[in-house]
Amino acid sequence: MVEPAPRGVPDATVGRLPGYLRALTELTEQGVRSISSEDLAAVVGVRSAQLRKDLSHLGSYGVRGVGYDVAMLSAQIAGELGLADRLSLVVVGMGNLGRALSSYDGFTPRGFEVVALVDEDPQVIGTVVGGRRVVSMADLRRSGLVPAIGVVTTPAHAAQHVVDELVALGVRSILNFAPCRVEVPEEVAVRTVDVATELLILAFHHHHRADAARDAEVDAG
Amino acid sequence: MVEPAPRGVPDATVGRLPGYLRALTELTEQGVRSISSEDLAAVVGVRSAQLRKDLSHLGSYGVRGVGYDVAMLSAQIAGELGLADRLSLVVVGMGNLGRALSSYDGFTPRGFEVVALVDEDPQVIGTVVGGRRVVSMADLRRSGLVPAIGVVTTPAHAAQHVVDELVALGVRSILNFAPCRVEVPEEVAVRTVDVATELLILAFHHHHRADAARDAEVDAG
DNA sequence: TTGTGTGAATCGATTCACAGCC
DNA sequence: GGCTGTGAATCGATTCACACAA
Repeated sequence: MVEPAPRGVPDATVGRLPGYLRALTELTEQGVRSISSEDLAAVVGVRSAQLRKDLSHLGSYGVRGVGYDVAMLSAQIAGELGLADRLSLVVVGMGNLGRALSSYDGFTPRGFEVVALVDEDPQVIGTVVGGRRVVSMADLRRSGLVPAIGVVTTPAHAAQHVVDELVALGVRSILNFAPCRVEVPEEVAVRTVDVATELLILAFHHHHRADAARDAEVDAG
Repeated sequence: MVEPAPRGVPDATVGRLPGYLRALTELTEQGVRSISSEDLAAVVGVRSAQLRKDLSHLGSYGVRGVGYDVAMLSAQIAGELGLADRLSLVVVGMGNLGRALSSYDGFTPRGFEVVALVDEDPQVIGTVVGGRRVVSMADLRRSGLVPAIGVVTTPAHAAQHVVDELVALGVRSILNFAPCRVEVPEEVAVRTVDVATELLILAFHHHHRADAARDAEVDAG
């Protein structure tokens, strides 16, 4: 019996695995068969020591003096991310963002599949978005379908309620686009993507560039 | 002369400031005038020691034995983020996501303003999205307008080129939604928001929940 | 000789715990 | 008495640097 990944891959490493996998996929398409940590790190934009340390957490095997086999490493990382089986998504909230995501055709080739669209507005339920009919949360519950991942694109005030309903349904992973924190039981994973937060962080840098420039002048004499 | 924020707020702290500001805004609306670090931390979902340490980097003043004045603290954080002046945005790429963002009406109340929409497709240029006419990058250049922040919602293969054009225009902050890394000069800030990456991180947790459950059983005897 | 895998060292961020102030 | 602000301790993540395998 093999011992693929010993235990406990650090969160920081997990956060970089998708980037590694994307780079490896591109390299495969370019016909690259083998690559060194130095070169792969350059493609991804990290340091080679970090890449090697990250891969060591997967118990991954490169070949000393040679590098990594691209196909082998891709398979290792894909396996670690659990991409053997396709993951089903439900998108809740058919506003601008929800409709945009529901119409996005990049999920299927990456191993994800939108299996349900939900909204609470009777005017919206029954309409078709991206070739799929929008249903109510009650309809979803009755269908018995339990998507792997719930994508929440409702306004902030509705997000917690929707998340509670998804968790009650059995959904254990949530991607939250609402600009608010949501509470979930310990066994549920949530990631929040908030455009407003990102813009405010950029605003900070914008605001402090002036300071940096002033410091640079002082440093220069 | 006052010494507001000494120098160098840690990145991790900057990343949490938007959350603090959002919580404080809600508290203001609820009529809360003053709050302790313990209570505010509970609202935001961090530890109180972390909140106090974060605020100490801003040179912020609470009152010992009392807590923080909500209005005062809001102003401090807003000032640190540079929200005194409104920040202008250009959205490049009028696909599903670009149109959704361009139609989003949540920017204005938060201090951001979409001032230009750009696409390269002649079929799209001249059309109206969210009440604003789409122009070409050349049109934007000729207008002399230099938005504070460039929001890139193009396909991955076009993102680097668009970013280069924005940087050449004088844009110094980029919010990149394309699923790829973009190279920029040192003085330009980039934040990448990638839905595919977020989904893969959730896939990891989904895949490893089984392991965790098995471990829990073992622990239980 | 080359480049991985990894202990050791470093760096940064979080948490603790309490002195100091209201 | 209660809560902030902050040094000290801890924890985790990054980087260094080199032994070792091919």
